[in-house]
Formats: sequence, C-alpha cells, structure tokens
Amino acid sequence: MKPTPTSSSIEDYVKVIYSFTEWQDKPITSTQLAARLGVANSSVSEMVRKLKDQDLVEHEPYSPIRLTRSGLRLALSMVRRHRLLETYLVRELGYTWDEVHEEAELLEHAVSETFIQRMADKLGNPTRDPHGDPIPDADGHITMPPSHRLDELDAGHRGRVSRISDHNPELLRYLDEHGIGVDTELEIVGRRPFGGTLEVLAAPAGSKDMDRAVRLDLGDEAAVSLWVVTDGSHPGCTVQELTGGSLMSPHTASP
Amino acid sequence: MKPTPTSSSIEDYVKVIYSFTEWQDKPITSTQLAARLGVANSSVSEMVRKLKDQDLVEHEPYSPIRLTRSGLRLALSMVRRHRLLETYLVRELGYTWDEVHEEAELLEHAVSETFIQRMADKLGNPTRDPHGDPIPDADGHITMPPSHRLDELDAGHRGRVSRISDHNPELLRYLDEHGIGVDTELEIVGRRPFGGTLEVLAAPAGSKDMDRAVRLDLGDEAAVSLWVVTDGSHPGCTVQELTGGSLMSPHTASP
DNA sequence: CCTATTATTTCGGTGTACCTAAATAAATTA
DNA sequence: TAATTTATTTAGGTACACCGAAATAATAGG
Ligand SMILES: [Mn+2]
Ligand SMILES: [Mn+2]
Ligand SMILES: [Mn+2]
Ligand SMILES: [Mn+2]
Repeated sequence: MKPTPTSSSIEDYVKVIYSFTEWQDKPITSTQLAARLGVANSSVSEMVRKLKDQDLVEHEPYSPIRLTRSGLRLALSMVRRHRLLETYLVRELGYTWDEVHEEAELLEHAVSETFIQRMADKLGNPTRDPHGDPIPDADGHITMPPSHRLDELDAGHRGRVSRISDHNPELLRYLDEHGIGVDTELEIVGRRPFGGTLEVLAAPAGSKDMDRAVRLDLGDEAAVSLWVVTDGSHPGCTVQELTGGSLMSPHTASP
Repeated sequence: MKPTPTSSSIEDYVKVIYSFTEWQDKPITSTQLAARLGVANSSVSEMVRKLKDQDLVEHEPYSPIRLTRSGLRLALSMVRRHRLLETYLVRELGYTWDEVHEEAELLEHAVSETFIQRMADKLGNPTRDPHGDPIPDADGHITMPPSHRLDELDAGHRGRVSRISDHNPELLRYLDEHGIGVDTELEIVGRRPFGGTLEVLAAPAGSKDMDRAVRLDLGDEAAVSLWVVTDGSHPGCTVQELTGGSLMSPHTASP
C-alpha cells in the first residue's frame, strides 16, 4: 500500500494481467505472465511482490495473480490508451492494422492524459479498436460483445467477426489479404479433426447472405485468434468494470 | 567506439549539447549541461564518458564537450523528432504553443521512424516548428535564419520575430496574450540601462508599417528568449549540417 | 504415500542512470 | 606567486528492472 509511483514496466505487467482475463475467467499464473512479457520467471516473482506492495494485485505465494480494484483501474487506463492509439494511427496516420500494435505498445507509456483526451475527441470517442477490441471509456466502463473463439464453434454455425488478436502482424496481413477483418460474416463449413484446418465461408461486413462468400481454410493459429458473435445472441452487455472516478488518476502526475 | 545502444537519456544529452551551439558557437561545459538537463554534475561526468566511448562526443577532462559527426547525426534526428512532434500537436491535435514542449520531450523517444515519416508527410514537411525553430530535413540539412537576440539589438532597430525559446510556457502565454508570436514585426523603441525593461512596438505578422503597432515593455527573460531577423539581412542560409546518409539510422532498430 | 516432475520463489549478480560527498584540477584574486 | 574559489571528476552508494542458478513448494505418477 505504497504511494504508487508507476513505470512503463508496471503498466505493462498490469495490462497483461488484465488482458488474460478479458475473454475467459481463469486468473494468470506467474509462468504465463513471464511468457507473455518475455521476461524470466524470477523477474515476475520480484515484480509481483512490488505490485502487491503498491496494492495493484492480490497474490499469495504459489497461487495465481489477480488485480485489485486499483490495479484494474490502472489496467483499464492502459488498455484505453493502447486501443485509442491504435485507432488513431490507423485513422489519422495511414497505418495498417498489422503495424499499430508495436507502435502503441511504446506510445501508451509516453503520452499524457491530455493527449489521450484530445485524441479521443478527434476520433469521436470510438468504442472499438482496429482489431475489434472494445475501448474502455474514460470512466472505466467497457462493453464486451458476447463472442466465441472460432475454434470452439461447430460446423454449420455462422457469426460476425467481433475481434482478432493483434499480436501476430503476419496473421493480420494474411487475414486481410483473404478478405477477413472486423465484421466479416463467417460460416463454418467443416473441420479436420485433431487440430487440422477449419474450413470457412467468408463474406464482407454487412452481407447477410453468403452468396458471394469465399471458401477458406484456416489453420489453428487463425482459429484461436478469431472471435465471432453468433447470430441471435444478445447485442452486447455493458460491463461496469469500475464504479466512481475516472481513469486519469495514475497518469495526471506521471514523470 | 562501441556499437551504440541508444537510450532516452543519451538522446537527451546529445540533443542538449547540440542545442547549446545552435545559435552561438561556444561549446557547452559540463556544468552547463548538468544545469540544462537538471541532473548533478557528477552524472554528467559519467555520462560524457559513456558518450565518448560510443563516439558521440569529443571530450578531454576539464574541457568543453563537442559532438562528433555521429553525435551530430543523432542530435539532428532528435531535434527533427522534437520539432515535428510539436508542429503536429499544434496543427492536428489543437495544442497551444505553450503546451507542446513538455509533451514532445517524452514522445520524441517513443515514436518510431515510421511515425516520424508519416507525420512529416501529413504536415507537408514543415521547416519551422510552432516556436519558429528550424526543422532539419530527413538528411540532416537545416536552414538557420540569420537571427539576433532581441537584447543584443539597439534602439531604433526593426525586425521580424524568427524564433522564441520554448522552454518557459508562462512566457509563451504572456507573449501570446500581448500579440507577440512567430513573424511578429518588432521595433525597438528604447531600453532602460542595466538589465531593465526593453520598450518595443509590435505589429502582427506581415504589417510592413508600424501604424497599428502596440507599445510593450519586455523584461530581461523575454528579451533573451526572442530572436529577430532584421530588415535587409540575407534571406537565410542552408547549413549543410551533415553530408551523406539520412538521419534514420539510430532509430530504425531501437527497442 | 512416496517420488519425480514442474512451478514458483529466493539468491546473488548485472547494467543504466541517477545521487552526495570527497578529491583534484583550473581559474581567480590578492 | 600563493591562496582561495570554482569547475570537474572520482568514489561510494541507491533504485529499477532485468538475469541464471539454486532452493523450495505444489502436483502428478506409480
Ligand atoms: Mn507497453
Ligand atoms: Mn488492438
Ligand atoms: Mn526528451
Ligand atoms: Mn519548439
């Protein structure tokens, strides 16, 4: 419960801890966190102790790591920064969706709260980034569409692409070349068992019937990176991730 | 002569060393460098040793510090980054000229070379920042207008404001409120001796005659922060600061 | 239930960029 | 010139964010 001097490392740790539970509910372990951050396990142990001192995470030795309320606040502010930056880079500076993640990963730690606000205003307060990920608002509210990972869906199902993991630029370029992007309509034709390819029909955003759809085989990496909302699921629920107070606190007096 | 792993500290040191000689020719001393960076003298001694190892500066103990050719290259790339960012913030995100310096001071270390290029393209490759400072082009060429500091000019002289030091936001706001900005026409009416105020007439950019000009007293801090080109001086000389190679080298493979 | 494997933490150590205090060189002044 | 003042460097130490290797806890297999 120290006075919380933040740093880009702390920001990244907290953001990764948050991201892990964004689309499923198991909390992250030390080893998983290390893998995602590209650091040694021992580094995570030390940093988690520090995060706990600063009341950003809950943690008992040898058990998974959970964000506290103020950790969640910081995480959401970083996620907001990251996704707004990605959106800005695409809309205002002509970046493609496979270029933005890396750039945003650094910029998110360097821009001021003022910058974020001006950017959000200029963009009209968008609610989805270029990969379909929801952008938390300035108060920490975030709307999660009820999505399913493509590899968990059976043949015959249809859906609209709601998000695509942005961590592999090559995959993004591949999908783009084959006409798959946010809001693309997909139908699962069939699947080869035991982690083989997934056969899908893809039609551009908005096409309700699959006439002009393209047939495509997707490998495992694509299948676990694509999320869809199935027809007839509820429109999306606003998750009140935080109550009270805006997100700007940790960054108003940063450096 | 090490393989040059750069860092934001190194970038700031080199940039400050460069800036010191941008408008006069004495090289910077250890103490002056420490003062401008806001660090202890001892920190400068250590860092200068490292800069010398990396062939970014020339330095003999107890003597002033000079950039080498590759130090100058790095410095110009940082100055370009800083000034393009300031220009972008004003033109695209509605910042005022007193807000941009601090923001650019951090962003300059975080943006990629791609970001710089896209920004420069969008702005139409500007050659002056919001404070009138010249922006080096991508090859390290920079055009310095033949400017004089206002406090070095005698009564009766006229000139056009070519640059205003951007380090004091309060001063920038003050000058702005009183109608002084880049390209304002100034005439020195008189001065109180011994560091007193300087009395000037100020007319908006473009006004050739001083009829609608405003009378104003400027204190010492304002006088040393304002630079003017006097009527009838040559139009400005392109200084070939670097020959061969573009500036992008140190940043293409940063983190 | 004991053992082997795996997960996690602890320990000792590194590089960067700072700091204060002490030592030394250079420049002034008497 | 000698003494004093000022500038600069060196010495010793801190915080941060890492690392590999060793120790320890948890889990899984027999
Ligand atoms: Mn990051
Ligand atoms: Mn994204
Ligand atoms: Mn800087
Ligand atoms: Mn400027």
